[in-house]
Amino acid sequence: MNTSIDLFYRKGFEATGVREIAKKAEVSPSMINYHFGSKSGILKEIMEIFFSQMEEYLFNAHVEEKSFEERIRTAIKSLVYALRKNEKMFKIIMVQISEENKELMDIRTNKLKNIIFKKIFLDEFKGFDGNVKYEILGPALSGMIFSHFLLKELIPQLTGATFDDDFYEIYPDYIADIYLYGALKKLKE
Amino acid sequence: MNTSIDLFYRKGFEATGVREIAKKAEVSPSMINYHFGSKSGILKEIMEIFFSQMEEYLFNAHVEEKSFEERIRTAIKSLVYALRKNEKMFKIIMVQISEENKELMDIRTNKLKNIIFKKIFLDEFKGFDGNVKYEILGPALSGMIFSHFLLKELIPQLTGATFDDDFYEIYPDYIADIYLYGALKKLKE
DNA sequence: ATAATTAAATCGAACGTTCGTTTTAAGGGG
DNA sequence: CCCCTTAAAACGAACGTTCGATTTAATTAT
Repeated sequence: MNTSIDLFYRKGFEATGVREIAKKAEVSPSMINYHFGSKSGILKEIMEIFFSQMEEYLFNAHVEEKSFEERIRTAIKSLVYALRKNEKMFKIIMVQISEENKELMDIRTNKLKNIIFKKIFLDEFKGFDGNVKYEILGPALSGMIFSHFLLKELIPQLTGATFDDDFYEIYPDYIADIYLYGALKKLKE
Repeated sequence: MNTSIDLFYRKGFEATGVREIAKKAEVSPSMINYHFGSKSGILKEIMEIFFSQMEEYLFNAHVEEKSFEERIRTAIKSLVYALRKNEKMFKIIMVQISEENKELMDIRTNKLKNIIFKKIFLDEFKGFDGNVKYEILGPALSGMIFSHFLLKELIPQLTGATFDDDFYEIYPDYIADIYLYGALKKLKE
């Protein structure tokens, strides 16, 4: 599994061969089909592990009884934390599942909806009026965070930033500040 | 080219075969190597077309002599417009280039830096003080927009949104509002 | 103007390789 | 005895690429 995740993350799912995984994991190629059924069986397993991990992480963030701002801040913090713990699997799942594979596509859509979007974004926005465009407000927030992990290899080369522990110490609150009060306020500080 | 872009977008670069492209484009497979040199030659060509298109679109947005807010709004508007015109190529380039292919990786990094980030994001933030975290502020904005196009197939299934002309009429300014003044202001409107 | 020559474009077949998967036979370990 | 694992071989299918031959278009020579 770990070898697969590494290779799928670096090279992509289709570009990674079963023999390559087996060799790097120091097992026989037959073992992969024995345990996972097929190559995409690995992908399916990765999805199950990822989403169960996400569910676990996000469930611990109790969001019921706080103000909107606190709920958003908590949601961002726990989402960043959870994604960081599973960033390779996240990118694989978001980017490496072909539209041809209906089964995995459906699983992904449902899990994303029920675990991440429902728990994190829909619940947060409850209690506001109807003319607010949640279909922009939600993805705008998740987009900031998602793209950070999807393009993680790229950003340092473009901006010179380094993503160490210190960075992630301030990152969630910084994102929350931007999202809640805007970049202008940040720039004038 | 168009067939390749369609297939790479839908199925991914590695999952798409040369024969498949040739068949759909109604040419012989050898023509692909004759004209593009190799399969990744198509990818290289896609990159060149995409970035020259982007350069053209973004160059028309004169950003020098306006206020910061106006510059950001113009930048968002032209970026959304340009990406929408080339959304398939954009996703292919951001997601389908393997880390193993150093040549294409380097081209992409340089072009992204010089065309998109330099022109759109670095120039906008000039004139502010040093303790502002541009490495978060920049990617936060581009992330909102990038992820919209990277996850375009996914969002409607999660939120029920439809991305038609009406949507893109309001989208850039809505994103600009969120980015500049925050979601709280939007929610209280 | 016509014939001859060259260059570019296209084709279908075939190349050798690698793919995911299955099968086989042979060992350990609880 | 039944999992788990191994190594090795084999499967058909698909892969990217190359080949010689053919057609088409443009250029030159007579």
